[in-house]
Amino acid sequence: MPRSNVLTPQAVDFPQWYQDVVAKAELAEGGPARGTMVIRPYGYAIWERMQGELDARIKAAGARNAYFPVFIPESYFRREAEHVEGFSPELAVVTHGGGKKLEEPLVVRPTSETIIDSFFAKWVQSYRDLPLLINQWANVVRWEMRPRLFLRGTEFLWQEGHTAHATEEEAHRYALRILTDVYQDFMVEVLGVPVMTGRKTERERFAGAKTTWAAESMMRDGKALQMGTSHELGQGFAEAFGISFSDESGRQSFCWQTSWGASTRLMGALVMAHGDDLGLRLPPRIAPVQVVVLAVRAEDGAGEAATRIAESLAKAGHRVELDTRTDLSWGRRVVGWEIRGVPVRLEVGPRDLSEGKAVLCRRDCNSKTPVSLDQVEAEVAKALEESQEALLGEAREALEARTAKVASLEEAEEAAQSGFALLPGAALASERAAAGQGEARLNEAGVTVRVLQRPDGSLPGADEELTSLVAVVARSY
RNA sequence: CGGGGAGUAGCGCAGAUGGUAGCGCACCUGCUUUGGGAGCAGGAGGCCGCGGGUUCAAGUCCCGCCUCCCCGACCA
Repeated sequence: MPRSNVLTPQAVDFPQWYQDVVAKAELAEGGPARGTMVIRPYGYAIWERMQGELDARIKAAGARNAYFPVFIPESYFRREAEHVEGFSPELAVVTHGGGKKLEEPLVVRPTSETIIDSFFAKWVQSYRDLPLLINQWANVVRWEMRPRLFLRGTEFLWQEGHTAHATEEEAHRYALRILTDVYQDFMVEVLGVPVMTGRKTERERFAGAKTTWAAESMMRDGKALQMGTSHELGQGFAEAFGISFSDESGRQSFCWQTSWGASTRLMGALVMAHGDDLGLRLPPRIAPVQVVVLAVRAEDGAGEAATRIAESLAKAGHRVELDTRTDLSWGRRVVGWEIRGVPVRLEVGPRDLSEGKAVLCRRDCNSKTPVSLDQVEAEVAKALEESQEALLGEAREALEARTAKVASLEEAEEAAQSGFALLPGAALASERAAAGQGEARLNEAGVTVRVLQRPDGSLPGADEELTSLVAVVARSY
């Protein structure tokens, strides 16, 4: 029997491949209203693992979870000029409730700076109340005209952190701590997705922020995806909402703030950073099912052996699923697990059992190796560890191979057709003298500056001049 | 909002000049299979987007409406 293609190959049509995987792996499907999404159990299980890993890191960074309302009085939005200007095109506004027209329309939160800050103003009185570090897990609504499952939708799930600090320096350090210790660490260590961190340009900055920091990754088609952002808000919101405190000497000052978020878009990144023509490839640390044990058939002791193996692996601490659906065809079962990206598959059948073996299949490299039954536990543990590393390594190699150093806008445009371009800030700034002109030209070509970094790839200072930095240029999702 | 399409079974589609609504996948039942999306046989499933009109007769022709999708300016 030949392996049949259930998915559109990536090389044929990458966006179609993505849609196929999301559908066939039963991650999500579209809701009845445009831009809405139903996250199916398997997709949600992955999201729950992301939440758990991120939440632990957020708490390690000192923030605590809370919850604020989904409805925000419209007037709150108007208090910060740049914020309202940036968000008004994508707001959903409730004008009626209980059958009556509302006195004041309510905005369905697109982000929660305004509502949270109005409470920060009450909670913060003294320097002793600082820093105030809050996170919330919530859904947000931003009207979208061109939705794509997980990547861009009218409603999506995320976590948004909001903090208030006594000094600019402290807020700066915290924003970067979140970027590296929470986001980057999670993305690299758990998702196995290498990221390029850096500062956003003025043009790409969050509406109302002083500086926006971001982690960008490369998908398998060479396009960039913003995985998470961390903003230094300065004192703009604090002034608008009156978040002030008296310091040790009794002087009143406005707080310095940060906000940061990562969303269900990470699901899309996970799919597109690792997936191949056979479907998803999940790194073991994020996989809801790490090992699936398949009984080839129910008879000849295979069913019992599979059950026994599954139990021992579960006892060893792995997330295991036992598949004894011998009424289904073999190919269907295998392909189903493959599409779902389960890292390790153990095939238990009479043929191998008679030799005291089972077949261990790794999804990352699609290898098949017979292993002795008494070695199964050790071999599975080893395979999971290696698979995690291999996926990260493969993604790193792809990122490096498709990242080109360029010297001009033309070269950057060219290189961005297949990957990332590293363009000296000087080349970007010098273009037609006026600042931002070079970036505008890139944008016209469908290419954007993803982040600014130092030449060695490290994070630049908040005010470090463009001319001394390097722009990571790419097409993006 | 400008340009281009499409609404028929859960999904994907076909239905020349009007005449009993079909195909593939999926689903149900049975038998045979079972180490890479199995085979055979049988079966269930429809307000043909909505409203009007023409006609003996409309998925098909005419008018109106609605919705969705694709391509161009912002965003996690």
